Amino acid sequence: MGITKSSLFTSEENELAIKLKALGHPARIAIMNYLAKMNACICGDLVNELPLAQPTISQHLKELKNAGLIQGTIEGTSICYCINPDGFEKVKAFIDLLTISIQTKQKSCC
Amino acid sequence: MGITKSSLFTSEENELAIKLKALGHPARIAIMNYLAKMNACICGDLVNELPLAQPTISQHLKELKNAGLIQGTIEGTSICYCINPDGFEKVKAFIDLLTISIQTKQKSCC
DNA sequence: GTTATTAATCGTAATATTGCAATATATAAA
DNA sequence: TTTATATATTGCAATATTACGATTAATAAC
Repeated sequence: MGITKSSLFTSEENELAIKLKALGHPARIAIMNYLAKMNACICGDLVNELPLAQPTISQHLKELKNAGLIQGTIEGTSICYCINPDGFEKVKAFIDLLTISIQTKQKSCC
Repeated sequence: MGITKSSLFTSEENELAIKLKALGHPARIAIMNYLAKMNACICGDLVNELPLAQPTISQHLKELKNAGLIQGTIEGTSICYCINPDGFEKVKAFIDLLTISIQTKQKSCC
């Protein structure tokens, strides 16, 4: 199909999946890294930084925004984007949970 | 297209994207959570646990394994799966980098 | 108003993903 | 060797994603 049966999973699992899926593309990883480094940027900065066309980058920004991972504020004709700390919490919590689970084991089980 | 221009990004970004993309599906999040809780499991356990058919779960396990996030060991007729700590490190490092970047800012910039 | 500038949206082609029935494979038990 | 058990693979239909040219929208500068 190509359709994910969201209805069969918890909203917790679905929301987390949307965020992790949003992070699951090299361009969007590059955007997040750039934002982490520069603190904030506008779409045009990323057009200069990444080897993708402006509509493509705008689309990637939209996906990160929909996932709640970044936020944008209008500043004149441009829009200032930065990481949204709140949207990031659950991703961190999930990764930390898995990390703790790994650490509390003597060694890899199988 | 639907084709990600992997060649335009660093191998670091591409590898990380594969891992995060693998985590970006509710069924695979459920699998990882189950593995974190139970330490290890076989495909049949997940077939009982999740509302998906056996071939579908087998496919999700394959994707997690290809991403290096889990490993499987043959045990008789079944295969014992568990989280692969090594494959997890770079994901954690990326999330930690973003977290640190968030924390070192007074507040959200825009 | 006209003209730049910046970013979003639309439309579309190429490709990827998801899910499952059917089947294959591989080991264990009888 | 036959049968049962467990998982992987194949094939395919439905849907989603990616990328970009063309266009639109919205503000700023003149």
